[in-house]
Parts: sequence; C-alpha cells; structure tokens
Amino acid sequence: MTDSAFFGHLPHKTIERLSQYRRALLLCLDNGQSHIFSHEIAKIQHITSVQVRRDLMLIGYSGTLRKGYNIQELIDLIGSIVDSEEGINVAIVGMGNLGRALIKYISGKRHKLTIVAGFDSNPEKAGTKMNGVDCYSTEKMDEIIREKEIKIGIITVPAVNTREIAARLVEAGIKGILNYTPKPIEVPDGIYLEEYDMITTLEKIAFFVKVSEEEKEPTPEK
Amino acid sequence: MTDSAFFGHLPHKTIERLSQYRRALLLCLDNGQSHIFSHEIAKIQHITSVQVRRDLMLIGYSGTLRKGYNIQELIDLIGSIVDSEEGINVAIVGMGNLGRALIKYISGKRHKLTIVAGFDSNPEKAGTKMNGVDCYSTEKMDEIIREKEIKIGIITVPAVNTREIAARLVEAGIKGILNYTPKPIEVPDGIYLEEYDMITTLEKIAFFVKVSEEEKEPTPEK
DNA sequence: ATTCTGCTGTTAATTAAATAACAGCGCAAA
DNA sequence: TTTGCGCTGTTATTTAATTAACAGCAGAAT
Repeated sequence: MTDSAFFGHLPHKTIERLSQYRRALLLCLDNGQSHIFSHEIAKIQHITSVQVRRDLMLIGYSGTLRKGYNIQELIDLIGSIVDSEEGINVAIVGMGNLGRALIKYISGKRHKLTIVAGFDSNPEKAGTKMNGVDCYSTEKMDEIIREKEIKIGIITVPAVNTREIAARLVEAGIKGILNYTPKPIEVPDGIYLEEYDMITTLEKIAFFVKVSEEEKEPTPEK
Repeated sequence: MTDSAFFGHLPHKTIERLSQYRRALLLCLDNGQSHIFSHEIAKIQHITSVQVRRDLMLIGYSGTLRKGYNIQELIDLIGSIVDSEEGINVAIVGMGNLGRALIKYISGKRHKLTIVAGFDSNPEKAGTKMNGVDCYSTEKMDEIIREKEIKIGIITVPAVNTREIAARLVEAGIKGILNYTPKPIEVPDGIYLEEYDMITTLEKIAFFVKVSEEEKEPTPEK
C-alpha cells in the first residue's frame, strides 16, 4: 500500500499537468498505442520533454529505455495519485448556460468525480434533470449537500449572489469551491478555493496581442 | 504620450492581476469610494498588500501617503496599459452553452473588447442573434474574420473539431486564441494561445481536497 | 515639539517553477 | 566487438514570482 499522502507535496503545476497527461494518454490508448515517449507527451502539451520526465520522476514512475512509458500503467498511477479512492461528489450552483455547459462537459468523463446535483434559484428548474443530473431549488442546497455528501461546489450564479452562495456552501460543509463568477470570495482555512474569471483571461490575451502588434511597428527612433 | 510598448515586459501574472484590480476598483467606484489602500485591494484578491504595491510600482503609479490610491486614476492607468486603444474584435466559435455563456458574460463589460461574431456549424443558428451578437455558419468564418478584422477567437466547439477550427482561425489571420476545449492545439509563432480546461481545474481541486482530508486522519504510526 | 502610527515605495531574500546539462544504458549498425 | 544513437532519470542552473525587510514620510496623539 502506497502512502498516498506523500504526494501531498507535489507542486501545484505538476498536479495540473498530471491531469492533462492522463487525458492525453487516454486518447492514445484509444488509438491502440501501448507505449509513449516523453517527447511525445511533451509535444501534445506544448512543453518540453524534460518537464514531462521531471514530473514523472516526482511521482516515482519509471519508463523503459528506448521504449518509453507504458500508457496503461501511467494512467493507473496518475489515477492513484490524483483521484480519491471513494470518489468525490460535486454540485453545480447556477443552472444557466455555464452550469449546463459544465454538466455536459464533465459528466461521465471521470468516474471518480460525479456531479450529483445542480441548484438554481428558478423554481421551475427544480425537479427537472439536466443531462442526467437532478436539479433542486437553491433553498434545498444545505440539505442536499449533507445528504449526498457533496464535497465540491462549482459556482456559476450571477455575480451579485456569489458571496451568499459561497457562504452557504461553506456552511453546509463543502471542502472545495470553484468560483466561475467575476466576484472574488473569501473562505475559511481548510477549504480549497479556486477562482477563474473569463474576462481576465481574455484581457490578458488582448494585451499580448496588442503588445506583439506594437512590437512589429517601426520603432519610433532610439 | 507614454511609450506603452514599454509595458510589454510586465510579468504575465502582473497583467492578470491588473485586470482583476480594475474590476475590483470599478465596483468600489460604484460604491462611491474615491481612494483605496493597497491592503484593501489585497484583501479582495486574496493576496498580500506587498504584491499589490509591487504591481503598481511596475506600472509606475504612485498613491498618496495615508490616503491610498486614487481609484479613478488607477482604473484609467490600467486601461491605458492593458486595453488596446482602437479596441479589439473577438469571435466565438461554437454557440453551445459555453459559447452563449461567454457572450452573456463578456458582452458590454469592456468597451475595448467586443464580441462581433459567433460561429456555429448548425445552419439553423446562422442569421440569428444571441444577446446582440450576430451568428454565422462556420463556413463563413474566414470571410467574416477578415471583414470584421477579428483578432481573437474563442473556441468552444466539441473537442473533435478543435484542431480544424484552430487551423482555420490561424489561416484567417487571427492573432490570439482562447481554447476552452480539452484538446490541446498547436499554433505558429506570433499567435498567442491560452488553453483552459475545466476538468483539469476540477481534478486539481479534488486532489487538494483529498490530500487535506488524508492529512487530518490519524497518521498511521511513525 | 516630539513621539507614534500606518501607509507607501523599493530593494533584498526566498521560494517555486522551468530549463539546461549530463551520466547511463541498451539496442542497432557496422 | 565497438561505435553511435536515442532515450531515460537526476542533478545543477537559471529564471520567474512571491515574500520579507526596511527607509521615509505625513498626519494624529501626547
């Protein structure tokens, strides 16, 4: 039995990449490939092969010289590190376009991550199913989260409600929050929070596009 | 006239934070606030006040001692750095839930970033409007992109089509791509690419939730 | 006055992440 | 054989990002 807690000190970026490697590897497996070289993985992820080998070193996996890494083994190992053995239940709060997109996108892709509930303040949506996920009124959030032992909440509600929803998720005992709202929230220690804002990303791209255009223009004298 | 190209060497993370600061500042302005301290901004963004002051130092902005930073001035300065003076046109490829969510979310929020077209392979969507944005058939992508001088493309199509769409965006002369598909793409030099995958983010959260739970359990002997 | 306090702006130190460098090995070619 | 080559695994170096440390100042408290 491996002491999986050992992996708690992996760099955050490595965790992200492991998840990405796995997805790429699953595709390769579907193509009938059985082994893969570090530089092949690297190519797919736009990184260097050193980075890949270094990450694999950190999780203690060894490939075969001149043959590369056994894809199935690597997938399993990554799973044993990033997945929770018993699986983790997830809820989405806000059944708007983004919430629905997430359900379609995530459901069924990872058998250790299950979206078990969607919440929406619109009472008409309560009682319906969206891509196999039961929807409930936001009022029942607390109850359902405890009942279904939901550990992670994804917030996709309008910005004005973000704070309130976050507070209620915390109150209900959630352990991780993914906030897709432009409104930053605060959570107590011990709750893992990740925030992602699409406008920030877009503005960043716009900035670098702008800069690269400016650099191309004839530099105005010394 | 400031030599805005100077700011081309700002750290990527600083650019992201500037965008976030601005959003927070706009809210403060709405609340009637006129000045703000570095530690107040920091609180909102869950970072330290040193980080904030350092970022502002990098863009050459000075606050007033014991009074903080002039919110309006700072918003304007950040705008002059991250925004493109003439504005930048954006297209969304894939009018599914995610594409629609993005339109609702972004449209009108930044007057220097305009979503001017949506594309979808479903011919029924062509000719319609979504939240004020014209939709076109994917076939017309090349034509419309040139015609409207679209610089940035956001890909929200099903994974299988990602590569083809990306290639066509590049071909049409796009300068920046935001890929929300789980399929990594490759682009030539000079095109700024940003990829974001929701499952990776969710798996990362799941990992840290798992790790923190394990750490809480009674450590199995020495 | 003068001491204290709380904030800014900047430099220095630390930490995290990515990259480079290279030793080792086993197949493949000659 | 032996030489070369291509790949792994690891350590060393570099670069990027964050955090710590502190000098300086202006107003408030005494």
